[in-house]
Amino acid sequence: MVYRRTHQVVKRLAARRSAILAAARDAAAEAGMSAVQIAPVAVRANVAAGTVYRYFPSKADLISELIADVSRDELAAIRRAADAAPGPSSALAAAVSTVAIHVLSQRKLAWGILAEPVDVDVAASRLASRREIADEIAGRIDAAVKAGHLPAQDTRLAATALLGALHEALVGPLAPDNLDDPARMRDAVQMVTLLALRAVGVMDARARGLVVQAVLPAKTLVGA
Amino acid sequence: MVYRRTHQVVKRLAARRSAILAAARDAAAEAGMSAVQIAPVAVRANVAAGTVYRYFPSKADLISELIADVSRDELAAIRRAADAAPGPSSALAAAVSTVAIHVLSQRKLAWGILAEPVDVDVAASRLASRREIADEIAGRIDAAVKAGHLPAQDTRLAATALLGALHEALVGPLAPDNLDDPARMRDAVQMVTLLALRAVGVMDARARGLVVQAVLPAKTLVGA
DNA sequence: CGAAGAACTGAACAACTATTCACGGCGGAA
DNA sequence: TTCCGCCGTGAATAGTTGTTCAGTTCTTCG
Repeated sequence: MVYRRTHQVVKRLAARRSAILAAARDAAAEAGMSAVQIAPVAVRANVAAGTVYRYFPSKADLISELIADVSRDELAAIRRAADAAPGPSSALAAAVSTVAIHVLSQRKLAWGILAEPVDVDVAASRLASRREIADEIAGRIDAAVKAGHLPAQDTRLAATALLGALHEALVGPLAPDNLDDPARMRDAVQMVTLLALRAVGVMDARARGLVVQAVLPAKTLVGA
Repeated sequence: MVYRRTHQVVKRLAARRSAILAAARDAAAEAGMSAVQIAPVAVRANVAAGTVYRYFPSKADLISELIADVSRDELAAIRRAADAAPGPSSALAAAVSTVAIHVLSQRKLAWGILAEPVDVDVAASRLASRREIADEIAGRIDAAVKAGHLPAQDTRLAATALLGALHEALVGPLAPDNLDDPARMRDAVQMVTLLALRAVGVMDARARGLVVQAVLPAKTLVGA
């Protein structure tokens, strides 16, 4: 054989793949998932439409990978924030407000990843990512219950409900529209976190303390 | 002029219009909003595709009207349930569990109306309907706050969050999958309602009483 | 430098659906 | 009964996008 993949070529291929994914992510962040179309993404990535198919078997695969990527980042941030907390209740508070903050800093993207209509083929990927995050939250609720801070409950259901509340209140179509202002954003995060903590049974006085504790350190994650 | 719309004709036209809307509703209830396509809906309604356009200027208009219809029914049910309650807190509980029950009895339809991807042109209609329901819930929260049963809070945000929690926990992709069983369904409604009431600050002991009170009468609304 | 093969291109293709419209037929008035 | 015009039809049209592929360019190595 007269041709062999040189290290340099491998690197270029990987870079191109990343560029395509990044282009897809940018498109989604700017105009939602429906803007992630092969031709526009290809243009953004400085590539021909056909080239996209050398890296991803289909559009569904591209989007699935995009969702998985974003969710992986999200999950990592949640874990980092929660693990840094002093106890199970603050860990839960930290997890919740981390989600709130992330979702608010990238509203369009979050909407696309979470809720925007997509092809049936990506539903599975989206579902899996979502379940991972829900399970993480459920685990944190569970820990708080076991520690005696919360009443016994169906933690999976509770976690799902919490995420639904966060998403709807912060990025759904009914969300207030001036959440780009940092002050309002902080208020919204606090209110929603408080709501979420109360929902699972955190007592009010304790909740206030937890919310403040959780939001401040989590803020540093915005840029992550 | 040699032609004039007789009363009989007017009635037939109205019936046909309803038939088309009903066909659309059935399609949505069976297979989601994406199944609401002109040709299949026309077949269901025993009408030709072109005829649909004699009654609705475009598919977006058809879907908008469908959403408005369903939401109107929903809003009426919520009001009925809440107005029948003895006080503001039970009214809120009744409203919340009514939404939960309705949504559960027509999961596919609810998903389509609430969250499934739709054309941009219907987003406005969906948003308006949704806002009406959110405002109704917000009003009920407000009443409970004014009565001193709940702490002061941003009621719009709280209402939005509550609806998000309900929807996600009951009809979203992460919802448990055996909610067709009446017993499990009742359990789910109770748990979600409890979660929602706690979120806005109802104290636990009182919440349990409210939940039981609210769910029982609301059940009779399922068939409405 | 030249051959071999991989990567890339972008125009053409295909599938899906909303929408149109020329025509057939029915309903109402005289 | 007869004529006019609205109602209904459904095949054809049109727009949108994912996907393919024959041809071109680039990379590697003898």
